[in-house]
Amino acid sequence: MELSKQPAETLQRSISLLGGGGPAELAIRQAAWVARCVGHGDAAPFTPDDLSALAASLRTTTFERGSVVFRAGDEADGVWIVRSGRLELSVGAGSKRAVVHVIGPGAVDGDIQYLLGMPLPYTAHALADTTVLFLDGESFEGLLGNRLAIARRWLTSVAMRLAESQERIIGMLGRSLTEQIARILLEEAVDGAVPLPQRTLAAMLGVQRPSLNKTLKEFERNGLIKVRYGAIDLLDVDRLTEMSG
Amino acid sequence: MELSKQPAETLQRSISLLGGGGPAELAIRQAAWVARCVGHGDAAPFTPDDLSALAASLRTTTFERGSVVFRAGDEADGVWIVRSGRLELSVGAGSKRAVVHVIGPGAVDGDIQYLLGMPLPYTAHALADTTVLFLDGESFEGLLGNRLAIARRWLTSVAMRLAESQERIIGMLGRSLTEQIARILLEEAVDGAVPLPQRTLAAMLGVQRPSLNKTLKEFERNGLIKVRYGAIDLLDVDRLTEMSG
DNA sequence: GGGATCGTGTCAGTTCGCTGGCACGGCGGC
DNA sequence: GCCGCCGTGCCAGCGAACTGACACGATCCC
Repeated sequence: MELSKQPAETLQRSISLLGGGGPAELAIRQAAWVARCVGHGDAAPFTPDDLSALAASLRTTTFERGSVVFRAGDEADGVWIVRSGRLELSVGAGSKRAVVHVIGPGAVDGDIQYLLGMPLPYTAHALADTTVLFLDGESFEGLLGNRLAIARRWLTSVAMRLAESQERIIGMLGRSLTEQIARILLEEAVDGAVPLPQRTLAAMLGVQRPSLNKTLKEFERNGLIKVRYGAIDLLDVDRLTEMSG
Repeated sequence: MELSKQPAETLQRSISLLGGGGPAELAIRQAAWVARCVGHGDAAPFTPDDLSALAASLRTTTFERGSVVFRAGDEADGVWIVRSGRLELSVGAGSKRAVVHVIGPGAVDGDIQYLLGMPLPYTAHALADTTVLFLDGESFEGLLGNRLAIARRWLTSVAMRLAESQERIIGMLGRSLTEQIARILLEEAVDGAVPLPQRTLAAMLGVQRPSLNKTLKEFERNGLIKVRYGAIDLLDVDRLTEMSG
């Protein structure tokens, strides 16, 4: 299902149709985009030199909707950065399937497992046609080991993910299903709508779909949301926030 | 309840009763201990220079059992490292209390919130008399910004915590209470026993104590564990592992 | 336009955990 | 040695979520 795996130059050529500028400039633009995604720059701004080192190592890959980017148990051999589209990170299958996370543009993954030398704990499915930047392990290690700004910023990036993960644990412990559902709707909303089927939402909370559906219909009766095919519109964010505890 | 907050030299003097060697050497020994706790050294060994920079900034504080190290909502003004004892990180109170984590010697906390400039999301209670090393924010920032090895190792440390946190989420989603209990007993065991009251264990899983107690007694009837006052002995680790899914 | 696929809506029976309350027994302080 | 505190053990009634199944509607591919 993998459509292409090629040097960044190829992508840059296709981007150049939109943006203008030469390939080299566009490689830098790509790297600058990644730089904006990794941490924030208050503490450690990237130098142009950092950026070109990063640009030289990024490779672009495209995945069709439904295809697998990596599988649970695979060795992590580098870092993935979602450029466009969405990936579902999940464990198990059938009624035991649990969705750990749904990540979109700007999200970074695989670095943790690479750094720790552990296999990937979940499988990544593309929920839509998705473009992914890949930074191979050796280059990653080289950037971290030689460039302080990059190591410093990457630390912030991982810290943000840890804070988010802890917040999710706090949000799950001892909460009623209703509270958890209100919370996840707010978290997963993009432009006022949650573009996920109920089955996926249920798997993110570790509950069965009928339980989720029951609460969603109740929310809908109260005018909080509108349930559509494969998506949910949020109509009253304030009251949802209030309900999420 | 805070008993003392003083330069590291004071602690070193008390350590010297046990270990021998001058104060300066002992400050280094303290820092070396921290270095072993933060990440592991495969990728970035600490230089003696790194160690003395770290040693110069560590301050020792002691907390009595039951006292509060920091409260939810406090600004994180540095990094805590548990030297001995145990801290319970929890949110809420009464029947809504949720225990996010119980941390022991070698654990690092507060750095995430410091780096991200966010308030601490949980309160830390000392479960036993506890000694904590404190690294103030400015020194921490200075170490990260100037010393690549420290930034690199700290990245590994945070990565380990993120991997652990994700594993916990995976272990909670869609698992039966029995599986979750088997899992948490294995995770929290120290020397074949879990030194926590059932109330705390229940708060770590976000369930009520009677629900936990029922399953524990069932485990005990099957010879998996022995329930004691304020602690649980693990008798059959293999079968518990099997039950944890 | 027709069929396959996927997602939603719903149900009845069952299991499971919660509520809150009380009795008992270690453990520590006085 | 006594008392108070804290932790454990347990129960009955209730409510909530699970199981697994089925009907229907939307969407997509041919």
